[in-house]
Parts: sequence; C-alpha cells; structure tokens
Amino acid sequence: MPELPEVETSRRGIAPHLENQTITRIIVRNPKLRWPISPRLKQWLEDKEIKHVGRRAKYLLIQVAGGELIIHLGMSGSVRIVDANQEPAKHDHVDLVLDSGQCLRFTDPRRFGCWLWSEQKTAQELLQNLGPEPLSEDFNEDYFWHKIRTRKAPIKQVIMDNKVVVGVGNIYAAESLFLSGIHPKRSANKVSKERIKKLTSTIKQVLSRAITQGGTTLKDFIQSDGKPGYFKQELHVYGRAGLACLLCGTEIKNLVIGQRASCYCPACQK
DNA sequence: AAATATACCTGACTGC
DNA sequence: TGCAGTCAGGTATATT
Repeated sequence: MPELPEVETSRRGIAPHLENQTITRIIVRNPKLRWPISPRLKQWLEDKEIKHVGRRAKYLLIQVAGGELIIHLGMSGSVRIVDANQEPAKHDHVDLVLDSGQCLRFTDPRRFGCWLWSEQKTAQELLQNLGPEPLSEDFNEDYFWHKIRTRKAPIKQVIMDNKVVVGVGNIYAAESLFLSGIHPKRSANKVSKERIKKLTSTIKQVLSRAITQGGTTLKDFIQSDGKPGYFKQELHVYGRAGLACLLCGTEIKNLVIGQRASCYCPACQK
C-alpha cells in the first residue's frame, strides 16, 4: 500500500517519461474515485506541457502551465508508464496520453485515490495544514518534541498524524517504533526527549531505506516499471504477529490502536 | 483542542 | 463450488 516511499518511488519512475512531454489526451474510464474526477480536467490538462513531477506528502504533483494535477494513490493505487495502445485492464481508471505515444496509466482497485486540479477547493484544503516532510530538516527532534507535548494519544497514532509529520503510514510507523524500542501504545507526551531524538532519526532512516528498496509491496503495490518493491524483506514487525522477533526471539504481538493493526515486540519495545 | 467513530471500496481469505 | 462474512487500510468528516 502506498506510503511515502512508494509514492516517491513512483515519482522517480514516471518523472523522466513525463517531463517536457505534452498531454495530448486524458481518458477517464471511471471518474468515481475518493472524489469524482472533474469533467473539466480535460480542459485544464489537454495540450499542456508537463514542466515538473513533484511530491508533497503522499501526493504526486504534475505541474503544467496554469496549475498542477494532484494525484493520490489511496490504498491500492499505482501509476505506470505504458504504451498508449496497450489494452486497459479492469481497474485502469485513467490514462494521461503523451505525445511520445506512451501514457501514464492509473490503476486503483479500491478507488480510494484521487485526481484533482490545484484550483479545486478540495485540493487546496488537502494540501494546507500538512505537517513537515519527514526527510526534510523541518522535521527534527526539537520540532517533534514541542509538537507533541500536549498529545496523550498513543505515539503510534501521533506519528501517523499528517499534521505532525506527513507520509508515515501503518507499516513504517510500526517499523520505526520497533527500531526505536518504543511501545506503540505509549502516550506521545510520555516518550523521553532522548527517545524522541532516536525516533526522529529512525523514521528518516526507515523511509530513506525503503525508498532505495523501491518501497514495500504487500499485495497491490507495483513500481512504475511494474516491478514490486523490495522493502518487505526488511520488515521486522509489520505483518509478523505470531512469529519470533528477529532480535530477541520473543513472539511478536498485534494490538489494535485507533482501529489499526499494530505489531510490536513486547520485549524490545517499552 | 484532541480523541473517537464512521465512511468510502474491492480483493483475498475464512468458514460453513 | 459457492456464498456470506471479515479484514485490510489513507484520510476526510462528523461527533463527543
């Protein structure tokens, strides 16, 4: 499922094929995503040249003259570059056809993703109020420490809160807490400053490492070249309930925190 | 302000 | 074999 490393992996994969290309056509087979795709997307995008492919949090930003296309992959979405003539499959909802003869094809079985234009109100509401990028210097020990002084919620929920830091989803939250030795249910404001420092650097390391591995593929996720991500092989706790901890051998447990499965090692995490 | 619950959606899996 | 039920999860929204 796409978290920040998967979105960044996708961005890097598609950018060279998109930048400086002109969008000749947009084909919407199913507009019913998280929010319906606007019929006006056609007029906003067609015949425009793509200037840059960026990312903010888990949003892909396709910049053209006059604004940008904002794509979210939701839970099960992926984008890839295919020949525009290639027959679409069942959940291939949108094509962005380029003058190279290729197209950016969006696939999303669960349709939790979205395609919005930057001038749409929904898009603007989504992008404001986002916390800092985890891999930027804005996300640092001091910021993090002060930000969560008032938060009594479990630390796991807090690091998954977009207003605190963006891009940390369920998988990487579980892994970061394991590698920092912090129990996922511990109140955020009761984690010592020393351990917040550790957690801050661990989050950065885990996300960076996952990006170099091409993301984590569980079921749906594929990179833009159609290959899976390889970070799954490096997971310590996520999806390993009932198995032995790789560090100490204790059985990995699963807790539900905020309606989310949360795997952890009872011995390594306090 | 923060915590909690609910909704959206389909595929994979389980149990009868 | 098939059907019904459950689960997974990002994130907006409404409610407490």
